[in-house]
Amino acid sequence: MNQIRRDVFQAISDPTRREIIDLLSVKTLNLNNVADHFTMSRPAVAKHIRILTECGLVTVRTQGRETLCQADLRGLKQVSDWANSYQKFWTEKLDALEKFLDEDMIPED
Amino acid sequence: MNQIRRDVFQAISDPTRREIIDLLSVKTLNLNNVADHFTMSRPAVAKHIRILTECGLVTVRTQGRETLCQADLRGLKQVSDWANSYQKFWTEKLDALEKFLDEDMIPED
DNA sequence: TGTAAGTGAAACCATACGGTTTCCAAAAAA
DNA sequence: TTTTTTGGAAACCGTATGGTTTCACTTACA
Repeated sequence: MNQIRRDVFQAISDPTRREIIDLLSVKTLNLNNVADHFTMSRPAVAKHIRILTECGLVTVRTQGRETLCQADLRGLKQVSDWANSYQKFWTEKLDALEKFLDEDMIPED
Repeated sequence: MNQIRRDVFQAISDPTRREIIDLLSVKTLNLNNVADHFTMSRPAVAKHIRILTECGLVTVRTQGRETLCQADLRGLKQVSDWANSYQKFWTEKLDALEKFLDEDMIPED
């Protein structure tokens, strides 16, 4: 599993990883805790978690013999911002108005 | 390029496809118009566009000898909604509370 | 009519991806 | 001390991915 492109968009493209994100968004878990939610092997889950850590969505810290996995989903803001920049495509009815107001309405956090 | 998983998340995971999305969000273009923006070959771009059409983000219609590619980014709402469901992770206000609650929820086993 | 433009499709390629099994090491519990 | 829990690491595998080149077919135009 050599990775070259390792960004948030690629990280969330896998459904298993999105599920892991969801699990960890609720509660910090160790590796086995996470793996228990899946039918796949523990090493497979470990690899997914590693990918998530490589783009910063998950942080890991060792506590005794356990590897605690904690979500840090601030990186998803990038995804939200990107998708929202095309919001006019699903906000119907306001199309013309949206276009007109677009310059002034971009929420610059 | 046989595709099995073909959903929006996977479609937007490739930077080239996000760039194509951006191009088409501004203006409908034919295949060569799109390919002119990239250094890769036209067939490569055509494959990316096909992936985008397979998840509904781009629609294609033939006009004479041209293949017009038009963005239909309503499917990105799914991405926006998903990312926004974790919005608390980058909303500063609740940060401290979140961390506090999380610390108490670490499984001890 | 001949030729250029625009594209689809096929064959091919290297490597990334998602998964497995196996083995080993350290920490905790018996 | 022995055994169990937890997980890292390596080797391996089939397939998906992202790209290429080549060829053929329409459509438009001179």
